[in-house]
Formats: sequence, structure tokens, C-alpha cells
Amino acid sequence: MKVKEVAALSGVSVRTLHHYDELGLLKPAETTEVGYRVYSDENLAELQQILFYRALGFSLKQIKEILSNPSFNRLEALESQRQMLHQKRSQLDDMIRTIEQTIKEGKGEVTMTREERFKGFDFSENPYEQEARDRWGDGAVDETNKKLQQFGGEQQEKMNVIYRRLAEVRHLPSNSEEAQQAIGEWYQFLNTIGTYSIEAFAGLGEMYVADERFTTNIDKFGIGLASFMRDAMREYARQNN
Amino acid sequence: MKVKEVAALSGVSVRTLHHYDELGLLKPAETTEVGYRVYSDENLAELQQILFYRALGFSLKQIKEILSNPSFNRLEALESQRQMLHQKRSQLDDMIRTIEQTIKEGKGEVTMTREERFKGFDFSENPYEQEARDRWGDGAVDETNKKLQQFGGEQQEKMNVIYRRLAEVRHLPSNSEEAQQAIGEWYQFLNTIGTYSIEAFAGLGEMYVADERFTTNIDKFGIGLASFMRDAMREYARQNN
DNA sequence: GTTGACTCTTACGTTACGTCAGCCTTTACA
DNA sequence: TGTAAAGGCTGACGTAACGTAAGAGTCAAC
Repeated sequence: MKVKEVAALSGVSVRTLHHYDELGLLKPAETTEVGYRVYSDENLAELQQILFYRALGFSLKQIKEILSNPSFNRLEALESQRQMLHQKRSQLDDMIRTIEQTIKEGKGEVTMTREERFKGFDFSENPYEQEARDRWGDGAVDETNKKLQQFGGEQQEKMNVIYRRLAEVRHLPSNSEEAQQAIGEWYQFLNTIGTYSIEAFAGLGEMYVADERFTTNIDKFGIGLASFMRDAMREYARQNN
Repeated sequence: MKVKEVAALSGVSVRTLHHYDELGLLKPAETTEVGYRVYSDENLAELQQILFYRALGFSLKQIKEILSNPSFNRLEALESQRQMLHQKRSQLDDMIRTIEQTIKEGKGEVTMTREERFKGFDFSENPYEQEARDRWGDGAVDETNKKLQQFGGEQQEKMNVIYRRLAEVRHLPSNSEEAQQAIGEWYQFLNTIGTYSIEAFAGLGEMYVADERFTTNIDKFGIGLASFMRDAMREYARQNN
């Protein structure tokens, strides 16, 4: 079979077949004297395999390794690929959440002054208070409120400082020393106004991303801060388990 | 502020700033005599915007349009971007489903002979029969079974022919004439063994992808056939509403 | 023999930077 | 003030997986 036919059968372009030939990924079984590529039935089966892995998101390079080494650990490759895909999906979900939030707010702009960006973090008018009560009980919330009132704006400002610090390091890997140091301060701070087990701390991090209202507010200190904090808090919990 | 500082503050690399300058996406407010880039606070705000849209998955080209045309319809752009992201997520979900299915089967190979690929479509040993009963009622299922028994292998073969035909055109757009013609035959066929409203038909298509057992079996005729059929059936229903 | 359908190779374009390489400026310290 | 470290600049190639011509040869049919 010549290129056009194979292309029609498999749904790829002729150029793609040329490309795979160049890469050594799929060499035609035969070549005529004038250089025409002639594919065999086996070639077709190979192509099927290639397209299968391609559909799973593997790169051509990876596919070549997988298919050329018969001893290659395919299951392992599939497993790591699966993880990658899940990660990609989380990222996509983050993006979708952000974009829908932006649309809901009816504007495509993020013109925030420094003031705007750093205000709105007043726990004394906590929109999540009811939720917090449901989740951690009235006692804990009341105690936290009392402490916050007691210290007033001072705690506020302290918290803002920590948030700003976190925003500064949010581009670093979540397990970097700086990140862990900053998130540690956050843990310390939380424990000055309440009592958080290390598990509760990690759970709080998950919520930052799971609940878009948290995400939105936290990201006011910097895009991506919420998901960074989740990762860092997760890591912190892991290290201090 | 010079490049390094801006880079540290924003979390992008110096190279990225150079790149944005080249593209005309973010020109520094000032340039020293020797050619050093000097960024202003406004530049920083612009960069924030750029990074915001970038985080939403827009291309730099799109971002440039959005930010340079103050009259640009941002909401519209956000909306279409949202759709794109959702589409991407569906694709990712498909990939994840397929890869997990493959792992579950404990093999990374798709070595199927033509026979293997095209068998296993025996409705008389229907693994989904109970589900079908739950969904469409005993009467309909019994009737279908009776008809299938009545005509035996003939219907089987007819169905296989249709599947093969669908597999052949599955790389074409789902609203192409060939695709719609083939899916129409499928609709005709289904109505020779039962009665399917056009809505039920579309719903069936959704199930092909939603339920991995269907997906797996259908994709035996060709990778991606199930999701192609869903799209084509959706389109068919739309056109014949 | 001519025409139309195929095929081949070569090579640039795409996206968003990463990564040198070679060279110039500015800053800090002795 | 001399020198070295730190920072800055401009090329320019590399990446992934083909799409898209361009120019030219081949094959089958009328």
C-alpha cells in the first residue's frame, strides 16, 4: 500500500507518514526503485500502536522507546503518563474555575491597586463564618473571633504580611526552603488564633482550591497563590507528619 | 526597575521579559543610553494583566490583541476561551479513561487481529442487558432480543458492517456528509430492531462515552470511534430535531 | 503523448521561551 | 582606583509535531 491509502485508512496525513519515516518511528516495509514508500500489513499494525499511544498523550519520542524496546516496562510508562494527565486536568480545572469566576464578575480586567489587592481580608466580616462553624464547630470559631477582636487590626496586618510573603515566593517550588519557611509562618500564625492539627492544616489547604470563594480571595494577593499554598501546606504536613 | 528585579517580583524569567519586549507585548517605559530596560510601575501592572490572561490559557498573540485594543470584547474572548478549555478537558477525560482502562487490563499493547477487533459484538450475550432493562424497560429489551434471535447472525453482520463503515469515516468531522450518512444508517439500523426517538438516539451516543464499558467495546472497531459516534449522533439529532 | 493523480525531497513557519555564547556596564570592595 | 563579580544586551539555535508550499519526477489512463 502506498502513502495515500495508508493515510486514508488510518486517518493521518501523508505528511505525518513522511514524518514518522524521518524519525525512524515507522519505516515502510519496502521502497520502490524510484523511492515510493510501500507499507505492509504489519506496518499498519505498527501504526495502530503508534496512534494508540499518541492518543494517550505520549510524545513520539516516548512512543519510539516503548515500541522499539520489547522489554520496556509499558505499565510503568502508562502509570506515570496517567499521573501526568491527572495533573494536567487539575491545572485545567484551575484555569476553568478562574475564567468562570472572571466571567461571573463581568469584567476581563484585573486592574487592582495595591490597596485593592491587599484589602478585603477582614476576618471580622467573615463571609465563610457559617461554613467555618459547620466545619469546626461553634466553639472554635467563637474563640477565634474573640482573639481576633482582642488583637484587632494588629493580627490583620500580621496576616497580610504573611500573605504578601507567600505571594513573593509562590513561584518557587512548593518544597523549597523559602516556601516551606513561609508556610511554616502561616502555620504558626494560625496557631496563635486557634488550634490546628497538622492534618487540619493540610485540609485547610485543600479547601483553598476546592472552594472558589477561598481561591478568589487568596488569589487577590497574587494569581496562583491559593494552589501554591495548597501544595506547600500539603508538603509541610508531609514533612511534619 | 531593571529586568532582574521585575523578573523576581513577577516570577517570570528575564528571557521572558526580553521576549515580550521583542513581541511588542510589553515595552519597558524607558531605556538607558546603553540599552538597559527600565520598567515602571505601570509596566508592572501591564505585566500582571499579561500573566493573568496567560494563566487562563490565552496565547501571547491573543493577549496582545486583548490588551492593545481597549475596545476589544473581553467577555466574548473569555467565553470562547472557556469553551476551548472545556473541550480540552473532555479530551483529557477521554485520554484518562482510556489509559486507566488499559492499565486495568494489565497490558500496554493493542495487538488485535482483524478478527479480535471485530468480534465480541454479540448482542445475544449482552453484558449490558440488565442495564438496558433498567433504562428502557423490560418490554423494549425483550422485543429487541426477540428480533435479534429471529434474524440471528444476519443482523449481527449488518451491524458489524455499519460499525466498520463508521470506523472508516471516524477521522472526518462529525458533521461531514459522510459521517452523517454513516450515522444515519446506524439510526436506521437501530430502528429495525427497536424504536428510538431522535432524543433517545442522542442519549445513547452520550452513553457511549460516559460508560467506559461501551467505550471500550466500541473502540475495538477503531480508537476514538465511541467519541466520534457521540459527536456524530449529537449532530444528527441537532439536524433532525 | 498528454494529462491528471500521486509521490518525492527540501525547507520554512508555528509557540513560548530555555540555553548558551560573546561582549559590554555597573557596582562593590580592597 | 584597579579589578572582579554581578548584571545586562544582542544574536541565534533548539524544542514538538507536523502544515504548507515549491519544484520536480512517476504512473496510469485515454
